[in-house]
Amino acid sequence: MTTRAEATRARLQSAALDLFEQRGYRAVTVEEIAAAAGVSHMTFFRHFPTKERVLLDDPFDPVIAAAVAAQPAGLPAIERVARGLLSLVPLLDQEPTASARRGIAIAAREPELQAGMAANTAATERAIVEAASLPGGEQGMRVAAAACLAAVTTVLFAWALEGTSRTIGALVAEAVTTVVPALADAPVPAFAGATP
Amino acid sequence: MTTRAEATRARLQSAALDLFEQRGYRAVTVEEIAAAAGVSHMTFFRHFPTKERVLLDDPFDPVIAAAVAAQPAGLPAIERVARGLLSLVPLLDQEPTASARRGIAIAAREPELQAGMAANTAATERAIVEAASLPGGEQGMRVAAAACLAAVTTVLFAWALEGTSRTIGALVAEAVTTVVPALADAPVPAFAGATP
DNA sequence: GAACAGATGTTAGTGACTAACACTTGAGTC
DNA sequence: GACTCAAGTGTTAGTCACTAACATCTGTTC
Repeated sequence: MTTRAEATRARLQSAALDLFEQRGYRAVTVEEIAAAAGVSHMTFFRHFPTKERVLLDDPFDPVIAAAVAAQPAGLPAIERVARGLLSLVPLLDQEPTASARRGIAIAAREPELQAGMAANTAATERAIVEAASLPGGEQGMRVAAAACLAAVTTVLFAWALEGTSRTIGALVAEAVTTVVPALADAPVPAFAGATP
Repeated sequence: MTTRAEATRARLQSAALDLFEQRGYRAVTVEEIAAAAGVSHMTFFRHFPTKERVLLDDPFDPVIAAAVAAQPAGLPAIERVARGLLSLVPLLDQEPTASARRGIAIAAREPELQAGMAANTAATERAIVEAASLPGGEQGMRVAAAACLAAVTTVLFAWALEGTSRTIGALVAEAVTTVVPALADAPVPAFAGATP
């Protein structure tokens, strides 16, 4: 069931993506996005708290957190996070990635939006720590999550910007094994959790 | 020699820090900072491009980049960055840290400022890649730099927020060895490069 | 068709940031 | 001391992201 609000939200997102690609993020005003979607600027801000959130909408947190939590608790934090991310690789390659790539490519070109992606990362980091950390081991898990997510973000930018034909999954795997080289040889079982 | 511009800039920074601590970053306007420093808001923007940059001023990039570049080029990227950061630990504990801690503590409490710190991190990342990467190995070095810097940023936040009595250096060492556990046992020679 | 709630519009702000232009201050020159 | 020149600063008038308060519309339910 698609409610009216969901339809408006989708129109806003689509219009924003088009306009950003045509003229750049900075040059497009919220007014223009709203007008292109046939609504007022107030309606824009009821659906997205800031201009940048129309582009950086990341519903993946719970999946990632669950994948990390599913790894053996006895491992060092960094390896646990790395293996959790690796287990998501097959799932990543199934997802529709065209619009995600458009959004990330725009973000990768604008420094202020890269800061916005960092906010996403911080949220994902919190989700991982809450889902997976052992009592007393929070700091280590937080550090490990931050490190791995930063690595993944880096390759996502490269993926969106360069004309790489490789899949997201392959690049994420490369990022993770850059951080934990030992995982390059040891295959990790795919994560069987629910899709978002 | 202290020029007039430098004095104004220092007054603005000092006034901003005081006001932010008293009433929170959001609640303080640029007008108020400028007034407290005895100048107009335009003068503020001539010294700092944005409100957040008055707080997040990070001159450490070249030192970090040099420390990483000084590590053996044959190592895996992640280990090279990690060892570079570890070599800076003694230097970190020498630096005056009081005002740095004040600034980071304010940033750690405000999500929008954490995004700003991410911008700093991105700049440091570029500096590392440019100084240290081998031809063809850029992507791996970029990923490694992002991962290690994110780990360090995480402990810096913890350091500034909690009443930890431990030194910055000790916490940075802990962050790095969380990312590369193998380095916990192998001591790394101190970096002898110039201070900023 | 009346009532009600969710969705949207209008209006009037605040505050970060920019551009253009005028003014002041200080160091060196004659 | 008046003169010059540039760096530093002020004034003014904007644009745009974002907020608050209140009015209106639209679809659903009874």
